[in-house]
Amino acid sequence: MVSGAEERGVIGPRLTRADFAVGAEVLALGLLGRVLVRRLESGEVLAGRIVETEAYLGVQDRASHAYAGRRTARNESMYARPGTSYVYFTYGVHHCFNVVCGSEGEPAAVLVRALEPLLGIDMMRSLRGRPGAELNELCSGPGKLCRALSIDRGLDGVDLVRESRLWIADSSASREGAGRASDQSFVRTARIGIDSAGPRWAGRLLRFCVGTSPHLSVPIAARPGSVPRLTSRRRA
DNA sequence: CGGCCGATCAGCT
DNA sequence: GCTGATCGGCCGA
Repeated sequence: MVSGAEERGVIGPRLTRADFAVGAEVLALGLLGRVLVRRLESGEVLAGRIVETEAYLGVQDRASHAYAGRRTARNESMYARPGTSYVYFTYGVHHCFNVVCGSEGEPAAVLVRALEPLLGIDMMRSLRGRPGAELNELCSGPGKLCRALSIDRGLDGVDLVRESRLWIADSSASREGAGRASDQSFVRTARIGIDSAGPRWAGRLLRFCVGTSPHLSVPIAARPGSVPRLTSRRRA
């Protein structure tokens, strides 16, 4: 269990509707440094600082579940108000958490891909089923962070502006100037795992990371293509 | 109704 | 780095 004082030291004011009513690229950058907060049924609070996101732009984005206006029971939340959660199940095992943004009816969203664990770390390890997990590996991926925070389809479609079980807050530490995205070096890369969307969309730099974070799903330096290809350099 | 496959992860080579 | 796990969603017959 986490004390109220401990929570106040980490979790600032909750984001409002207006914070989410922006384009996916703006929100993907804007979420870096904020805190994803989960309150379990027991009352225990889990929280992590968002260090990696991806923007999914809308019906024109081949990599989006809403490409070409696809709208089914699975992705219905993408068409809801900005600030709605979109949680989907994939690979038969994993859940992924997104924040719907833009304007209602336009299915833009931001995938949260990695967190720096802040509160409830032992509970996160327990929920992951890895009591000895290193801090850096605890929430370093979209499926991992959902498992660590006990996020599943039961939290699909909830309103993050009002919901008591799940929301996004400013970092209170950040107000002291220690964690805002604008104070961080951030990095844009291609999105992860969407090669089948074709080179036009797979190549766009729609993944946003706090460049200095050790909690990323894929280290910046290890991204294929993020480093110039030595073999194809001309003009030596 | 059958078959393919994914906005992933962990464990092994 | 490669690959199996595991199953709901989606599309074509």
